[in-house]
Formats: sequence, C-alpha cells, structure tokens
Amino acid sequence: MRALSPDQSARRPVGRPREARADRAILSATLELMAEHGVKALRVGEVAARAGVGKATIYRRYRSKDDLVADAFGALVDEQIEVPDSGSTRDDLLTLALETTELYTGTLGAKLLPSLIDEMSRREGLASARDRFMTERRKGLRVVFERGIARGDLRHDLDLEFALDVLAGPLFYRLLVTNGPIDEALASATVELILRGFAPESPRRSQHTKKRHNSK
Amino acid sequence: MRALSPDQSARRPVGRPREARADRAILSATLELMAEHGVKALRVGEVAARAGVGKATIYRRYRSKDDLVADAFGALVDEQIEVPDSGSTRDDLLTLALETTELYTGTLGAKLLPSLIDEMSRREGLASARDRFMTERRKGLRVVFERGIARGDLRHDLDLEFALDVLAGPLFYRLLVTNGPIDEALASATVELILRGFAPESPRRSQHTKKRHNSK
Amino acid sequence: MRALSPDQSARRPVGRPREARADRAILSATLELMAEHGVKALRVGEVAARAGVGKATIYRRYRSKDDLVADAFGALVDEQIEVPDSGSTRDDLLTLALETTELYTGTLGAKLLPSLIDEMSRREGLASARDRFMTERRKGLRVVFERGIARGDLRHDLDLEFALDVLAGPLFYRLLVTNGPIDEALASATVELILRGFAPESPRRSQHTKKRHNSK
Amino acid sequence: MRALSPDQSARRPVGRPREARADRAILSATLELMAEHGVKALRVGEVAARAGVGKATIYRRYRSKDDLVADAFGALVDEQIEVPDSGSTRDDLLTLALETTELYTGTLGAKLLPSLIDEMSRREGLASARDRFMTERRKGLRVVFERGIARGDLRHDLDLEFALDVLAGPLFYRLLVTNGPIDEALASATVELILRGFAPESPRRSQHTKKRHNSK
DNA sequence: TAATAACCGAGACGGTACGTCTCGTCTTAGG
DNA sequence: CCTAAGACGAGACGTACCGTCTCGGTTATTA
Repeated sequence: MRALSPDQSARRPVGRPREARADRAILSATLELMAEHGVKALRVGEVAARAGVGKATIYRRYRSKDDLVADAFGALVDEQIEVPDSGSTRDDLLTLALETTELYTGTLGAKLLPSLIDEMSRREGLASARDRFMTERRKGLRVVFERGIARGDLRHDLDLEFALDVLAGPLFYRLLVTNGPIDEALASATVELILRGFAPESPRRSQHTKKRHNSK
Repeated sequence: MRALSPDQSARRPVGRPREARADRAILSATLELMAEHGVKALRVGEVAARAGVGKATIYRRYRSKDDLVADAFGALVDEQIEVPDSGSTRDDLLTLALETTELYTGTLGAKLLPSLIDEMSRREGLASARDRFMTERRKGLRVVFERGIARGDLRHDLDLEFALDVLAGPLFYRLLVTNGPIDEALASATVELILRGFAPESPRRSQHTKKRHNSK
Repeated sequence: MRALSPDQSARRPVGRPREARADRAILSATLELMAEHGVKALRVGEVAARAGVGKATIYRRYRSKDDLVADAFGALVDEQIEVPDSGSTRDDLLTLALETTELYTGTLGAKLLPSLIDEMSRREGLASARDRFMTERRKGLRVVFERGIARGDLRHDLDLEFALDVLAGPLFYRLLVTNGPIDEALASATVELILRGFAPESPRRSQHTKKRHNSK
Repeated sequence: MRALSPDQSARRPVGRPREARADRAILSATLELMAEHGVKALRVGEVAARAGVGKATIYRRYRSKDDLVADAFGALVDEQIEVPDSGSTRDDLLTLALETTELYTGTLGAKLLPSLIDEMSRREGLASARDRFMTERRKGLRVVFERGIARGDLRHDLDLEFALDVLAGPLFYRLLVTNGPIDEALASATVELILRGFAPESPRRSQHTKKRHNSK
C-alpha cells in the first residue's frame, strides 16, 4: 500500500509548503538593508517589514539574526570565477587581478567585506563556508600558476599557497587596512612582482609567452 | 576625543576635575572584556562594574558604546615601532616581517583586529586615527627600503607604497581572509619575494656595502 | 485608558491580542508592592518581576510609572457600597459611618490614601475618576438622608452636599491631618451631631425611628 | 587675650560661618519650585541653581531632599493664629472658619497640601512637626469652644477634640477628597451645625452673657 | 469533501542592554 | 571651615531589539 518512494529520501512534508517568494524577499531585504545601514544597524524587524513578511517567517528559516546575516553574505559570494587561459601567464594573472580589483571596487562588496570578515572571525558556520569557498576558488587560481610553471615563466618549486596570497594580499591590505587605492596600477604591479619574484633561477625564457613587454 | 587644551593658556574649568584614574580604569576594563567575550558581547554595565565606576562616568567621556570601543582600539595601537638597521637589507626586512608576525600571533591583537577593521570602515574618527598611525609607521618602514635602494639591493624606481603593501599584505590576507598560517616561513618567503621581485634590473654589484645612493 | 471598543462592531485588531492575564498580574503586583514599600519606593522593574512580565509589557499599557500608579489607585476604588435601609435614620447613618471607619482602618486603604490624594491633585485622569466615583457613591448616600427627611428626623431644607461632607469630613480630617483615632466613638459622635444639628426646627418626632435610644 | 564669651556656651565655630543668605535662598527656591512643578518634580539640582548655591550647601543643611521638603513645608505653616474673642460664640467660630477658608483658597497652600499630607504619612519627622503644630493651634481654638460652653451656647460635656474636627473636617474633606467648593457658605453652614448640634440639652438661657464657667 | 498540518502576516510577549537622569557624596580652587 | 561648580558611584527610568508565541487565516496533502 502506502509505499511512497521509500528509496527517494525526498519525503514530501505535509502541510502548507514554504513560500519560495518569502525566501527571496528576505534575502533581498537583508542585503539592501545591510548596504544601507551597515551590518550592525540591521534590524530583524526592519527586514521583515521591507520583505513584507512576519518575523516568525524569518525565524522559521534562520535560527538567529547572525544566521540570516551569514546566509546573506553567502549569497553575495556565490558567483563563480572563470579561469583565464590566454596562453600568456602575464595576461592570465592580470585578468585575475583586475577581476578581483573590479569586484571590490563595486559598492556592495567593499562596503560589507569588513563586516563579513568580522563576522567570520567569530562564527564557526561562516568560517567553514569561507573555507569551502576559498578551497574552490584557489583550486581554479592554482591552475594559472601551474600553467606558468609549465611554460617556464615561474619557478617550478613555487609555493602555490604563498603565491596566491601574494596575488590577493596587497589588494586586501589596501582595502581593509591602509585604505590605499585599488586600481589597475595595483593589479599590474602585483603581477609584475610575481613574475619577477617567482621567476625561475636560470633565465631560460618562456616558451608560450609573448616576448616583448614593456611594463607600463 | 582627548585633545582638550589646545595650548597652555587653557582655562582651568571650575568644579571637580575628571579623575584620570577613571579614564584608565574604563579603558582597561573595556580592553579586558573585549578580549574575554568579544566586542559584540561587550556590555557597558559590565565595563562600569569592572572599572568600579558608574555608568554615567563612562557616558560623560564617551557619547556611546561605539565611541568607547573606538577609543579602546585607539589605545591598542599607540605603540611605536623601532626601525632596524643591521646593514643587511634582507635582515632588516626579515626583522620587520617577524615583528609583525609576532604582534598578530599574540592573542589580543589577532582577536580584536577583525572588529577593529569593521569598526574603522564605518567610523570616521577611527579611520583618521588609522591614517595618523599608518603614516607614522610607514615613514619608519620606508627608511629600510630606502637604505636597500641605496645599497643597490632594490631597484631605485621602486614604488615604496606598493612595496610596503607587499611586506604586510600576505600576512594580513592570511590573518583576515584565508586563515592561513602566520609564521616565520611566511615572513621569510615574503622577504625573499621582495628582494627578488624588486631587484635592480642590472645585475647587482654588492649586497651589504653601502655604495652609491641616488635616492629617488 | 480602558475604553477601547466604542461599540460592538469594534474592528478586531490584527496580531496577537494583549493578554488579559498580564493586565491583572501587573495591577496586582503594583498594589502589593505599593502596600509593602509605599508608592514612592515602587519600582517598575520590581512590578514586572513580581507580575512575571517584561517591562515593555507594562509600558505597552501605561505611558509612564505615574500612569500605572494612577490606574492601580483606580482599581482600588472600584468597589461598590450598599445603601442600608433599616427603618431607623440613626441606624442607617451609623452603618454608613462604621463602614467607612472600617474601610480606612484596614491597611491598604489607609496606607495608600495620602498618596492617592496627592496623585489626584496633580493628575487630570485620576481626578475625573474620582469625580465619577464620588458622584456614584454620594447618589447612594443621599438616599439615606432623604429618607431621614421624609421621616421627619432631618430638616427638609437640609443641604445634602454639606450633610455628606459632615458625615465623612471629621473622619478624613483625622485620617489625613490630625492622626486622631478612627473608631466607633467617632462614628457615633458624627451621627449624633448630624441628627441634632440637622434636626427639624419644630420638635415633631420621628415617625419611623425607634423611639428610645441612649447612645452608648 | 582671646577670651570670647567663655561662659556663654555659644561655642563659636572656627572657619567661615554659614551664610544666612543661603538658608533663605534655598527655602525660597524650594517653595517656588514646589509650587511650579509640584513636589514630585522637585529636583535638588534645580533648587541649587535657582538659589545660586552649590548642591553641597543644601546637603550641609539638610540630610536629604525629603528633609528639605519637610522644612519648606514647615516654613509654610509657621504663621500663628489669633484667637478671636468678640463675645459672640457664633461670630468667633465664623471668624475661625473663614480664616481657614481663606488660607486654603490661596494658591500655595492648596497646591501643596496634598503633597504635604502624603509626605507626613510617610515621614516620622514631618509627622511630629505636624503634632507640635496641631497641638499649638488646637490649644488656641479650644479656648473659643470653652468660652461658648461658659456662655451656655454649647453643651458642657462637649467633646472638644471632636468639635475641632467638625470645625475643620468638612473643609478639608472638600479640599482633599471631593473637590467641593471652599467658600463662606461652607464656613457658615459648619458654624451653624456646631451651634445646633452641640447646643445644651436644656433650653439655653442666654447667648452672649458670660455666666458660670466650670471649665473642666 | 472534510480534516489535518504547516504555513502566513501581525504584533504582543519575557528578557536584556542601552543611554539618560537624579540622588547624595566628594574634590577642586577660592573666600 | 565655608563657598560654587561639577564629577563621582549607584541605580531606576523608559526605549529598543531579540527570538518566541499567539492570534485569525491560507494552502497544501491526506482521508
């Protein structure tokens, strides 16, 4: 009799299903309000009002305001990067650097990043989300460096983790600490540093890279 | 916040003067409690109790809890650095890198930094305090790089601002973003990168001898 | 304060309705604590705790602590009197006088009356509540005097308002001003005064009153 | 040498003597502010400011705010009554009744009386001040009644305490409780009541002649 | 078709921290 | 030793927000 897909764990629950509309409205309202007033001044009641939703509807989805904020940050970060492969190590690295530059020159990202970082330092859930995200992203970036090594543009004993930190470090340092300019000059200087600093010991030249380059 | 008497003629105000003891007790209690429970769980009432002070005594000094937190952060940052001058550019840079490493492996700094950064991104007062601090600190660091240029260890068209960001960037990136290890390996890798990446175009003559110096 | 729904069609408000249980608990706790510590030492936080209620729940109902106190006084006064009709004017008056005596020898009434009076002198709302209460009560008492007039025990041009003030005046004067004894002697002396002082000019004797009486 | 009245125990204290000016300024300011805002809204700081005095100067004279209020009330009450002796019991009583009427139709007295009474009900010090005042005042009033008895206008077994309460009771009842009119009609009605209600049993002989007097 | 169950918006609930206010004391410099 | 000014410790006030609960009502699946 009543065998309803015992293998499929789907288990359709009884009762009225949750409204997908509310899910989206809550996240949108949260992101808007975070951008407007900052994370600290975010009020759950305001989110509910802006989303046209009862507070209980939020708390049915998120255990706490911090969880809501965490999920909203997660939604921000969900975009995927595309690994460039132009044949030129310099161009590939520059593409990555400029992409990041643009991402954090945009209003929302730059505005919320400090709060995101603060939140991560305190919340287990966010930190592990960060780890998943980082692992994924760096897996992509790593390919670019590996191609550079294969081409002979970068030394083959390159510390990949460190190289990735050098690619993003100065940018984030300016963004978060010194308030220095985040621009193309920064991106190209970073790339140039990497190419020189991590160049192979012996000066054998690149196989696939375009030869001439007069930096800037 | 603290500059009250612009010059010595400052008119002595009537009435009982503020107790310097209370100023210190409030800041100490604030820093202690921030380290213990985090910035978010800081309670003004607890600060008052720990400092042996009435709440009004705190609010006579600070307009709000946020102001109190900001000033406490300011107190954290007031320490001065010493510029090393060993004769070796590599050694000097390594000293600086290791100093920073140690500073942010310590409990308090690392624990509070994300909150400090978040706070700075929102509060004008803290940001300008940050600028003063940064300007001062970088003025010292710059000397090390200039000596390196003079020695011929670093290219003479070096972008000093960028070089400073490279020195600290990877460390802060790991600290704030990737949660990567902050250790001597990081410090020495960073220094090595700088020496190679910013090496003069022409094969360098000497390393430790102070030769010609066409600074800038 | 309490009149919300002007007629039966009253629009049912949305949201969770107020809890009648809380209304009662707040008033009870207020009266208890006023009796225990006096009106001046009444703490809103204590009321909330005793009532098992949050402070906001009190402030949702009352604009301020004074409003709460006013309403609590109002609740004290809501009791109804029963007009005696024994056939004897003297007995009826004595009954009334003794009732009042007892009411204000009891702890709560006597303890809170001075504060109530003080509060009334300052607060519009309480004063009008007092007026409603007084009008109602005196309407009842008036009947007793009117029966006395009809029986010929009291002069028919009796100033009823004044007579009522004489019935209660000495008692309240002792209670509030002189701290004199509030007892049966006072009650019977008052009644005797009224019977003699307001007796008809011509000595025609009562029709319905019991004849002989040797007071005490 | 320096012998300054060694016998007079006066004990001239060393140091600067207290300023009598301050005493008066404090009391004046207190009475003004009590009349303006009510006793409850009286702030010690406001009194000090209005009196042009430091708070400590107030607290050197009064142990607490309640003490200050008590003393201010005392200052209100310090006036002495003059016992009338016209030869007519009715006229004397009427004089007393009208005097009281006028006293409490004035703004300040009427305005502060409820607060005074409330304060008395709670504070030992004020209550005993009240007792002293009452004893003194009633000693004077009593004479009028005794003369009435002597003249044969009042019964000689008159309960003097009760008679005094009747004289003032209705007035205070209206003043404090019913908010009824305080006027000459009330005064004369009260006097008439007393004369009839406390008339001698046997038909009175004379009215104004001083006959026998068995004063107690 | 009716019953059941979980959903929905609205808003009251208990609790807790905030920032303000007042009390009565204490600490200045000065009379 | 007094004075005016005003900071001090203590603690209550009234507000704001969190996360839960309670309404009347809606939208699905189950019987």
